[in-house]
Amino acid sequence: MLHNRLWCVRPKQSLVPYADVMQRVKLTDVARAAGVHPGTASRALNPPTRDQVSRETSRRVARAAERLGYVPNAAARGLRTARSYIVAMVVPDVTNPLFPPMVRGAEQVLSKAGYTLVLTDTDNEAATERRQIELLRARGTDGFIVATARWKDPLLDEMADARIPAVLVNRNTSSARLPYIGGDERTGIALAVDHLVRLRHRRISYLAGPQDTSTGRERAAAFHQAIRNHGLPTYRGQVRVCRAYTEAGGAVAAHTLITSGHDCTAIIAGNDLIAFGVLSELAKAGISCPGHMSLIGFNDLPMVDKLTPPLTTVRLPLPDMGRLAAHVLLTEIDATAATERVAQSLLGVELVIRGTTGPAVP
Amino acid sequence: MLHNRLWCVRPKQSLVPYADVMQRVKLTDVARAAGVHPGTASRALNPPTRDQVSRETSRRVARAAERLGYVPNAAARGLRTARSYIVAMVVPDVTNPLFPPMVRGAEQVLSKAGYTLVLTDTDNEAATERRQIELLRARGTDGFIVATARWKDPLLDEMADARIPAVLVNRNTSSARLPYIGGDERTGIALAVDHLVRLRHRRISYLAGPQDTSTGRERAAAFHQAIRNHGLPTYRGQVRVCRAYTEAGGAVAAHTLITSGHDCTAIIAGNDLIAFGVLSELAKAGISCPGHMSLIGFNDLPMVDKLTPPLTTVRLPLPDMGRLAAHVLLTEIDATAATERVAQSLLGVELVIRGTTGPAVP
DNA sequence: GCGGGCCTCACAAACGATTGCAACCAGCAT
DNA sequence: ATGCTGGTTGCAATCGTTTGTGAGGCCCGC
Repeated sequence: MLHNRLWCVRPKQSLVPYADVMQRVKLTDVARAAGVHPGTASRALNPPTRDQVSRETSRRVARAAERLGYVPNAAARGLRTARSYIVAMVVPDVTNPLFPPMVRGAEQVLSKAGYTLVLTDTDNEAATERRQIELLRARGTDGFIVATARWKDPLLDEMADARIPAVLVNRNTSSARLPYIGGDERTGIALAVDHLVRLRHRRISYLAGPQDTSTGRERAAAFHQAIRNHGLPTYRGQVRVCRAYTEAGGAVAAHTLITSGHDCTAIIAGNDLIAFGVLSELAKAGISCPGHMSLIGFNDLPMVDKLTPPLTTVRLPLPDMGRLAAHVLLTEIDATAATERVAQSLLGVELVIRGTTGPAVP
Repeated sequence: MLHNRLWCVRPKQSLVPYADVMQRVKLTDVARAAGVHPGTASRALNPPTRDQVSRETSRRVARAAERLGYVPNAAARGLRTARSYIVAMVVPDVTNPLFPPMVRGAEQVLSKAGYTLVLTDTDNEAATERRQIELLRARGTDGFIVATARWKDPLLDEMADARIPAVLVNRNTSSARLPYIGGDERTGIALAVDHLVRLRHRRISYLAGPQDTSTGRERAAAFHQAIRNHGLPTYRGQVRVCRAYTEAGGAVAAHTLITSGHDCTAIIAGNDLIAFGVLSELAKAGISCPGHMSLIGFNDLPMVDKLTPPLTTVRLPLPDMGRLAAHVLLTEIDATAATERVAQSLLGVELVIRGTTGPAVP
């Protein structure tokens, strides 16, 4: 690690000794201040048991707690209740701008519910993912929001077997044994195709994401269906699968598409990163966009509106997805065996029409 | 550093069924299986106390623990030791692409050390920040990595007073009572000015970030110094302070700069978002970039290389900053009163020359 | 042969909250 | 007046781990 230490200074001495600060006010202190027994104070402070104490006592305890700045000790409570009030969110890569909005949404509702969100980055590796989840499980994590699902994912099946509270977000698995929150991808693709058809495009190609993710499969299937619905022509090489959801992956697929005597007038990309690859290859090949080729992405990453031309793309309600995933997880955590469960929720998407789509050239 | 195995998992099954988890094997079980007292088992399992028991016993206990799939209860341990092995990272907005790389870097070293990282988003509000930190502190969080520091920040002073382990990253405070990890911003600005000078620019304006952050102040000061060092002209309105580190903030500052009879040939922006605002205002005013105006940003956000023209900007070593912050925090957590401390570490930056800078027009 | 000093290990007291149980009190019906 | 009921509150056990203290065995030197 390169770092030039320009100057080193000792921090100033602080006056308050560590021990004094460490000594936090505990339930006993509150109880003493309110003139009641700790047990009573506990009941007064916890909503579910609050009605077991008189309104008067409850108010007195609450006031004492407030005045003393009482904060319950999470470890002690967790020890007694076997609950950690921690949930973990598992993402393949925090650096991918797709995930932060979901994280943010989830964190909002979780922290409001008294839970703490821990974030783990699996670096896109199944092994890391397994290790992290086992670690967090050992820590007593109450539940998981998983954004790393693969289409065939043994780890998630194990979690379902083990009855570990978990919800999937953005990516689903084939087994569908865990609740799933996602965008309505079929509609998203349909909107994209509709828009192109309205612009008089008829030969439309699709650059799919990897087929080991639900998004890759679902969007590709939706594309096929939309093409059929519109009675558009199908042709050899119309759909190509990219190696990864990356610019590079999109670039090689776009390259083969362009060089293989294509005669399509529009391309839909499996996501925005793939679309970036397409744009660079189009530029290399001297094909103007949207003049000679229209392009639609998926996800509406931040800043794709700042490209020239700005990217037309499908927007997912990412914060809502995160929020809903958190809600579902919370009900999952509190679930009794009798609880009815929602298996899947698809949230509405939106086509953001910008500069990469234009009328088909005849 | 974590000495215990928090993460022992059953050898055969990868994930323990929920029912089994509920009645998890505890230290008592291990002790009974090994024919020793729980206290002894505890000592045998924890490296720091391992040498208080005979090698033979230690081996027997370890084997029993392995066989039974013993996983220590984090809550119980935390209750007794007042350590949670959790550290929190506080960011103003996860959605801002500046932070995820730091988070990622920090998480790498923390998880390697047996710590769990929890992320909190303060939504850029001081009140939220305080609430979150107090909450997490109550949870027993061992330390904080704070990326939300303001130039005057009473909360951070209180934390320093309270001797709560914490390190600042990216933004510093005036009091400098906590260790700080950042980029070498002065050099960054100097590199930017050098580059413009080499392109024969002499009248260079600076659009500063808000002066209630260290980055806003530091970069502005560095700009003044660089201008002086090169003997460049100073003039009225050369430096303008933006309302916020946002595109909108940059736009209004750029607008007043442009309309106020400027005659500079280059602009340095306090960060990339401000630079975006400048670009849009330049376009509006019909001033070509880099033809008639050169522009340099700061931070090298992802995708600024995809703009047309791609943005010349200063790159901070964000993952390294996160990693180093985590390291420093860990030593801070384990610090005894006698430990010598590094107060500040500035990491090397880099000027990424792209398309928004060109030779000055005479 | 005995006392003193290891090396091991067992015992039990914490840590701070929750919760089943029992006691208490007031009010009311008998 | 007595007994019962229902609403409040106190008591004490409990969660699973760590750790200070002391007991017992062993070896060694005198």
